[in-house]
Amino acid sequence: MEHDASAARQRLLDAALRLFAARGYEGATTREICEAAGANLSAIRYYFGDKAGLYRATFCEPLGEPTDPARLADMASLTLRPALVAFFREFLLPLKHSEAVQLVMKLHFREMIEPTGLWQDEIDAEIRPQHDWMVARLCAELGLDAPDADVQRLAVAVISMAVHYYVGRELIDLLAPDLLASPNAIDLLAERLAGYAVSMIEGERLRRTGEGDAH
Amino acid sequence: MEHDASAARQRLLDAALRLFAARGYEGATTREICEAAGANLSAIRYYFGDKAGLYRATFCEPLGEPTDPARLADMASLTLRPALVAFFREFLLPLKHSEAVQLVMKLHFREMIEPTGLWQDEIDAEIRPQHDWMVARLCAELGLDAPDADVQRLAVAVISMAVHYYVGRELIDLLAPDLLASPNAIDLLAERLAGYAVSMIEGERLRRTGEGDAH
DNA sequence: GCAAAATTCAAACGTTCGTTTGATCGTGCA
DNA sequence: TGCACGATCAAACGAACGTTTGAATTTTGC
Repeated sequence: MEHDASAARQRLLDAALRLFAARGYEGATTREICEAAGANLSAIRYYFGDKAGLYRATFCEPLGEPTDPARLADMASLTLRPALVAFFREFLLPLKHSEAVQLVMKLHFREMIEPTGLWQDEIDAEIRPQHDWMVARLCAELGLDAPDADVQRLAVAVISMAVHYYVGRELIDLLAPDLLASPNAIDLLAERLAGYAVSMIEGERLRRTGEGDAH
Repeated sequence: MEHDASAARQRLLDAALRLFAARGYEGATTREICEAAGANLSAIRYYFGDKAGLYRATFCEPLGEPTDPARLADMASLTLRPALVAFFREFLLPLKHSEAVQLVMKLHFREMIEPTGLWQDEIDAEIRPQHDWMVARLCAELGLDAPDADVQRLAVAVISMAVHYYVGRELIDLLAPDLLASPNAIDLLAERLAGYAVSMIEGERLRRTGEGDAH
């Protein structure tokens, strides 16, 4: 039966995403998921083999593209501020999307604290390229041939400002609920983060030249 | 029997801290904890009532002082950069301490993603005071009577740089292992983060005056 | 040295979990 | 109509979990 693409399968994926994100892999029970999906217990075995298969599908399926590497390449041709605005827009984009994508992101950050094995793939496919891009860009901006510890610190600091809006989303909604209230607010946030990054980079450039003089 | 303060109780706390941090509250089993502690299953009931009681003790006990509020008050008398250096030093201090404190911090950040109820207390006792202090300091620095969204964004950005070294510690050890390698490295990190923050604040001041001119 | 309390122990209890089973229903095709 | 297959269903299985029990063992106070 493929004419309907099996509605139950999709309902299972939706319910599983919601519950895995809310309670974690261990915390979400198969009975709970099936009940939320209006499906029978055996449906998990039928469509996904077992709970782990359902989790894997939930984790991987809703993600269309793994942060198109071309996007990062495109940013290379921009000057610093527009490149950073584009970077942060790209990074924060899922926050504007449907609830489902936010839940997938939450699943991904869950992997940071409780790795199920998919975390390593995530690092290789998404995080390291982004980090490397940022490091390379900072080296170019600061006129360095190779990254040193200060560049690494700066890269981590710049990216961490954006990461925080995923990891600490609930906290931010509590402390400053306006910051992610609308797509416009998220665009503005990307602009501000880019501004912060520009300031940090400029400050680092000054620190380096000043230090060069001092020594 | 209080002369020994019961070695088994302490061994349980140590093992529980390690396992709760590694596998989460649900993931760590009482049998596993007792085996690691060299204690009998019933020891949990005997000393802590049940698993939740053990978790609560593990969560709260190793923390001596809840970020002494006096420390925050002290920073008020400092100029911007020294105040920020002091803030980040205070914030990153646990990273220099023993492994146990790091594990407690990991437990605390676990609460962010998987709240067990202690998370709300954590917000009230630790996080909100720090956030409010930072917002107030930024308002003073920017000459504002009341915080607006831009100040909130800036405060979140400044604090997030430091938070990231807890939440994403494993990732940082992978991408840039030097940054947390020694107590000296952590002191240097606090200085650099303070420098970043100063740059961001200065940039924000310029943006605000420029924006005021433009309108 | 002895009774009482503190602590430890092996064994089992009841529950919940993920999984499996075998039957049943509905639809498409000969 | 009858068969085959996709899909669903109620019911149960075995394992692992947190918890409880009641007795054994060790330590304390006198």
